[in-house]
Amino acid sequence: MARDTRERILAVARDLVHGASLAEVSTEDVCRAAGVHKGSLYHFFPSKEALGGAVLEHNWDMMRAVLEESFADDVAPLDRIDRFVESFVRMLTLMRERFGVTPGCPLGTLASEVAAHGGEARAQAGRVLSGWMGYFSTAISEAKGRGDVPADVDPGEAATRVLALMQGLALLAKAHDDPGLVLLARSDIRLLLRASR
Amino acid sequence: MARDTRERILAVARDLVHGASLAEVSTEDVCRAAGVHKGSLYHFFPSKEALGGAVLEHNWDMMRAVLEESFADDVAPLDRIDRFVESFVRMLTLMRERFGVTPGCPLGTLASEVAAHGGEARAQAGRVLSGWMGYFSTAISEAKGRGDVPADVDPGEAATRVLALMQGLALLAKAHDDPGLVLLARSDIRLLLRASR
DNA sequence: GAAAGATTTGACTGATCGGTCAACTCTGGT
DNA sequence: ACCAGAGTTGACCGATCAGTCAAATCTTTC
Repeated sequence: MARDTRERILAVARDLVHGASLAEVSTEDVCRAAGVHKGSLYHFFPSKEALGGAVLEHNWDMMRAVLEESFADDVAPLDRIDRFVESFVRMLTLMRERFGVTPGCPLGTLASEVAAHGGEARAQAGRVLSGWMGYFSTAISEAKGRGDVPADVDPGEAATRVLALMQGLALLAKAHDDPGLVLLARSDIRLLLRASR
Repeated sequence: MARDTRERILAVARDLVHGASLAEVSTEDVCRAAGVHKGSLYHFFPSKEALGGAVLEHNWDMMRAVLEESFADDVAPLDRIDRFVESFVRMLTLMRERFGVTPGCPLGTLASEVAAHGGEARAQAGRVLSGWMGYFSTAISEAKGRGDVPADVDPGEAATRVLALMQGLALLAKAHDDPGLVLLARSDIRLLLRASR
């Protein structure tokens, strides 16, 4: 019960927000689950919205760790994307076991919720989604360089398509409570990129 | 101020839910905007969740009208899908003008929210999404019959992919406040189906 | 060990939440 | 003219909401 209170609040908030929206989780829920009083929460976070932003940032850190690992250049660029999809599905499956329901995409769902509030929150959501897309974009660029993807493919636009596909599959996975649906992304992405391998 | 109170409540609720989640809209918001008292709302709807369900059903009716129109068989099957995408984008654009923000997909977003509550709501969400997918599925089947789509394409699975893509693009459109993003779906769908035309 | 700051407590506020209720008005049918 | 039931009112409930605050308690530093 020492200096890690902030982290504990954050971790608990993240757990509660999955499977529900931020709006459905109250600060009191968070405090109760974290074994902490309201004052402590507001000592570390100026508002509930700020807490939501911190959760998004935290999820982004986790996702970035997965991205860094998946996009290591020991395999061909497009295989890195496959590897990421698989890690992503593993993540969703783990969450499903922990929370009993399939969550939506930990970034996309939250981002689209806070984005609706406008202002700094929208900017943050944009930053996160762009950051994510960056990984796809560079991999696609590199694949182009190797001739795995046709030269007329625009990496930025293609990355948008890939990200959209994954978001949509994650949404359907949530609605059907079946994380495995997202695995469809692997073959779809090759088709989307008109990839030769 | 006569028999149409129920419809007015429904219409107002639908307007308020766009650009926000159902959880973010209170029954009092709805009543205030509809010029109606709480008792009236609860005269027509047994609970807030039921109101959410009715909004979803209402949106599904609207979407089905668009689907029926777009999927009329006066053009080739895959062209019907294009036509639907365009109508869908027009719908999003209109909403953006009305509400000042780009809404998410009126079906997908709501469906995934109510689905998290489990029970009848989840079943309803499933019904709606399956119903939607049915239109894609039949069109793809027909395209297969004409040889526009390879024989090894499974229409049901392909419809899932197409729907996922649209949902994802709609989510990104909301985050970026740009409905036009969804138009990317037209070319993507051809690629996804390995279509010859 | 004392001063200084970071952290934690727990009671509190005013607003708002979803939902209820008994009483009232309006309406169509006979 | 009367009735029955649909629709409406507006006050109300207990719970919960996000957020506040002064006082108490730890930690750190010197």
